[in-house]
Amino acid sequence: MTEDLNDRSQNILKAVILSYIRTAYPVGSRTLTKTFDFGLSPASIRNIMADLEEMGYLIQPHPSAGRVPSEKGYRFYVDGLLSEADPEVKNYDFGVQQYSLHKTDDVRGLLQETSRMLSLCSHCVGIVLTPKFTNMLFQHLQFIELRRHHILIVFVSTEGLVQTKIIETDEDFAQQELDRFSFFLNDRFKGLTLQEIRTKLLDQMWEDKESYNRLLQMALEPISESLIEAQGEELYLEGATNILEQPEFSNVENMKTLFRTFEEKYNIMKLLDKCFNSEGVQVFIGSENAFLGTNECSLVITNYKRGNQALGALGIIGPIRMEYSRVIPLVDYTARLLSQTLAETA
Amino acid sequence: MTEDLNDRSQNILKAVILSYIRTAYPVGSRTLTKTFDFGLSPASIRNIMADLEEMGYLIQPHPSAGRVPSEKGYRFYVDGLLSEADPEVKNYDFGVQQYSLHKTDDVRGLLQETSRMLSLCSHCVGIVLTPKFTNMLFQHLQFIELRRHHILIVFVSTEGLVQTKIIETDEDFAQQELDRFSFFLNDRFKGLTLQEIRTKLLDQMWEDKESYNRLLQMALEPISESLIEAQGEELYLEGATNILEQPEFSNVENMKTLFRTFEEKYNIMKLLDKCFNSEGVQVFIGSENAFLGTNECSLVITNYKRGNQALGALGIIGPIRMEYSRVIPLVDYTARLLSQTLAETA
DNA sequence: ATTAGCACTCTACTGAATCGAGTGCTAATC
DNA sequence: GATTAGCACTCGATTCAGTAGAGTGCTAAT
Repeated sequence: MTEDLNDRSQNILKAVILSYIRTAYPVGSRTLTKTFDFGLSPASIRNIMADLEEMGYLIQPHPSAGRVPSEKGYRFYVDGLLSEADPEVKNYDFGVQQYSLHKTDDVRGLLQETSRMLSLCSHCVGIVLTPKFTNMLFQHLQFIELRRHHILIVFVSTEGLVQTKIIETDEDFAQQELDRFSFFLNDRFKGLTLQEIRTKLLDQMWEDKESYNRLLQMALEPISESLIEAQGEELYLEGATNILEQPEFSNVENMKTLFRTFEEKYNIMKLLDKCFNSEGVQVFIGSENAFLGTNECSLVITNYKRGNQALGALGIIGPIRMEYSRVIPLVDYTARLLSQTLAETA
Repeated sequence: MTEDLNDRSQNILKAVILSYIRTAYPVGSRTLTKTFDFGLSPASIRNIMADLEEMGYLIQPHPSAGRVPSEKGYRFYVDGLLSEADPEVKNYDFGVQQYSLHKTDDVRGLLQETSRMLSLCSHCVGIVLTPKFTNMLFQHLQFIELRRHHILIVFVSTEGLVQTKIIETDEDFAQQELDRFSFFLNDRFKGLTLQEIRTKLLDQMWEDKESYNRLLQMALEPISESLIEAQGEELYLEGATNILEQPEFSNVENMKTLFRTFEEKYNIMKLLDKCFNSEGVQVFIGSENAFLGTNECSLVITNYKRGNQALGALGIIGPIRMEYSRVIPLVDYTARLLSQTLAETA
């Protein structure tokens, strides 16, 4: 950023990062000359590494140890990967072939399967967020009378995601009345987003003062609620134990805070929101994500879509020291695969 | 079992267990005389403890350490608690008052809340299994046509638990036809268990050869599936991180295997099945449950009911060294509370 | 039957010594 | 001027002996 690095420095920085990602041990000048061939002696490498440290790309855990990449260092490396992206990285065999996503009517199962696949291929934690309610297109809405004052509302999105909710009403409705109403809604609203439905319902309520008002009101309430509270959004998180294999979490205290984070899924969901308005894979390194930072974690996420409309998000959480060059294309690929599979299902 | 213990030995055994549960340190004869008053000297206690060890109730981790209860020791202690059960144990304030279960139409939310409550009150892992399909009474069954060849089946139990499933059919059905069929099913089957419904459906298929056969077939299939595969049963597991506070899991390796167990919920679900046919709270100590044994864990479980019919199971998983005297009544109380709350909801 | 006393055992902890990996600096070399 | 060889130095990790402390078992006295 501030200073530009010449090619040689860049190569050495990359080499340090690769070596550290592989071994998790601080990298010394001698080790570097052994595993890579720069045509330079350890002493020269030392000088360059000292420069890189001064510029903030590397860190020395203690005076007599090798060097470890700083977040700035990782950022430099990852930005390189993201911009060149496909050329050198595309051919990575990230093992996704062994697992595949099946067309299915069980969308939740599919999403869970996806997060499992992510976790298996990356050896990190796979996360998948269910489609945002605001962005789903509705295929079917149905009202079913269960018993006095209790009505079951069933929403089905075009993707085939089913959401149910029982609501309590002040008045009673005959099932016939509800059926007519269900029919009316499906007739008008098929293929709209919840947001659009809400607007239309409000319009309708002015137009049609009497007959349907109570029913419209009834439909409106849970819809508005969903829009505001993001109710019904779920996070599938698989492979949490994978991360225990990483040496940075042999420290029990680190592990505890991390697992607490996993248990509080809400924070992760908020974090995933960040990637709704941006294209492509996004990487958040260490403290770049406010609350995972303390946990020495990075986040690689992107969104999956219907056409151009982002539906939900997916990605992985792993140690900062993760194989970005493998994981980034994996996340990218998985998102495309899921988008495609969902389109088939619908 | 084999030898009977006199009162004095019993008291000392209990004292050792209580002390160990509190401190997690091996208990020595001197410590014992300090915290309890037996009117005996350390030397006498030593003799008795040596006897208890010989009988297998206590274990010495190494020759110069204090003693630790064996599984047999815990078993003796817990059996005592379970038989005397209410008298001495009933008044424990296990902190459940601070949390309460609310009548709600969101049954899954209620179950999750219950497991969270269990985990908070016990500082262990709270588990709740959704009602078994076989035992639920059905309140409503509805078939909704989503699109060609795709029908959404909605089941609602008397407890208000909603289950949906999309199935693919070979033929098309008019929604009207489906509605008539839904009505027919609700008329006949309200208040029956799935098992009963299945039998009735099979009967019906012989009686009424033509018109409904295809529809009956369609209804039968997912029901049979649910019965066989226990599909749709879910396990809510909360507070996994609580267990990390226990000193026995400062060993990283132990923790890993335990968390893997948690991630494989299926095994725990199978374990919970054990308590369906027995009354009251059941305690499985250490290796008594085949697969949690290696993890130094105990299981305290019971079932919740509708009337006399067991619906689902709940309980806690904790370290062998857990406060049984607090946890057993807690689990008992929570099960009653949940049963009651579910009855209100329905 | 109980207990005081004593010798003994074993773990956990402490501090010194050593090893090794790695650095920075300086002077020599290409 | 850039590169490198050589060297002194630093610091973490490991090892090892020594010590303190908790607890036991046994024996003899009460």
